[in-house]
Amino acid sequence: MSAPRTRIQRRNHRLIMDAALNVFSQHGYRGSTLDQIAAEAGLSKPNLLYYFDSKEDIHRALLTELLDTWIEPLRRLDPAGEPRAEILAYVSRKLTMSREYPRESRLFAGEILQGAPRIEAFIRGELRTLVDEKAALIRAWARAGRIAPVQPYHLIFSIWALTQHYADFDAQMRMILGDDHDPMDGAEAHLTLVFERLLAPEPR
Amino acid sequence: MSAPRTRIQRRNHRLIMDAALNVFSQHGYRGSTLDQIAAEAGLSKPNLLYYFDSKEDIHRALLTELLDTWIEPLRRLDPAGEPRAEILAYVSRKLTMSREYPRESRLFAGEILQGAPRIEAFIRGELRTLVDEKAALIRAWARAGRIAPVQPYHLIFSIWALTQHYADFDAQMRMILGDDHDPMDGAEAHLTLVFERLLAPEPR
DNA sequence: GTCTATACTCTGATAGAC
DNA sequence: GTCTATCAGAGTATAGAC
Repeated sequence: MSAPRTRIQRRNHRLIMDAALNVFSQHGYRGSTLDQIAAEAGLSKPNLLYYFDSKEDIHRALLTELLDTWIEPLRRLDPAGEPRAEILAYVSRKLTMSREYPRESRLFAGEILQGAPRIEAFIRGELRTLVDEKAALIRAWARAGRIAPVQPYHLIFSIWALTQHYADFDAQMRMILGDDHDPMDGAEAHLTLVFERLLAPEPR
Repeated sequence: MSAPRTRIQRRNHRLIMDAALNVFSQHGYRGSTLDQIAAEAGLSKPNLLYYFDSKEDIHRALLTELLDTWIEPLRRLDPAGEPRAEILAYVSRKLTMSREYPRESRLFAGEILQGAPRIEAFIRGELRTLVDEKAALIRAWARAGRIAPVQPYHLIFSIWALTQHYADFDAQMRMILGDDHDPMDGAEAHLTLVFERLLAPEPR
């Protein structure tokens, strides 16, 4: 389906995308059903298929929208900035994404868990190119002594792991911390400490 | 089904569990089919259901086996040991689990992504009790000045995030690093650095 | 644009022969 | 213990009325 025109079409298109994000992010592609999505969207199943050609079409639309924004935080890592502040700002942006787009994070995580069959081209292409570029930048910063010597790829993976964990494993953290604690409380302070200490250039 | 007796029964039981681990860890509970598991095990679908009562029964057996061993590394964190060495050894054990049991890690991750409906009792019970106990230990170590002041729960979550990432996001890391690099190379050195610097008690 | 009805396929599970 | 055959229900998708 091409871009929706009328107000109703735009509204229903959004309703479906939002419902599909809820369902797909929780149950994965194969574990999700059109019935669930239709119920969640408050539409009939055939009506879903009026707006999208197929179940796969909905999923593809969701992923496409997601990937566009997913790598933006890393893209903004600025070679001209102060190294430690730049990396800490990147950590902060990623953590914000986990806080504001947890469903998207889980959708992405689910895809990777399955071996990333539907986003392999994106990862091997756009994402890999960007990571290579930023890893080189981090390596240059380390060589110049502006941050502590660190393995650039592992540093980037660590930032992903630590920030996305707050979205992807939210359920576990809530069950452990109890209902009156939000896992996000103190997360930024903690991660800032981790990376400040890791990257401080002077030897201890 | 109770414990298998004959050699063939034990062998087939194992074949099914192993095949089911492959399939469930990749596609989640609802996304997996008995046909896939049967094909993977080299058995017929009815034969699967001779050994297990149902699809859910297979999945439950898998999870039960998994959870027993999943928290063992944390359990071994020793109050009598040297704090930093103890925590680094825990990180190392968790990383070893990611290396040797990546499918189990992904099965667990998938369950949490789905909101942990089938392991909620385990998390709220056994796991939470253990984490509370070890968090108190870490807090005591920090208060005594034997490690740097750190938020105990966030520290534990960070260890989980960083180590499990090497199993759960393996597909992504491989695609980024290319076929001739193993994501695990340098992982232990990197994580050791991260936590040594984080926990070193003297101020920088 | 949206609905009801329905076609057709897949999936979990059972029956019964061997 | 293992197989073939098969059932009942769920799932994706389409046809066609309104």
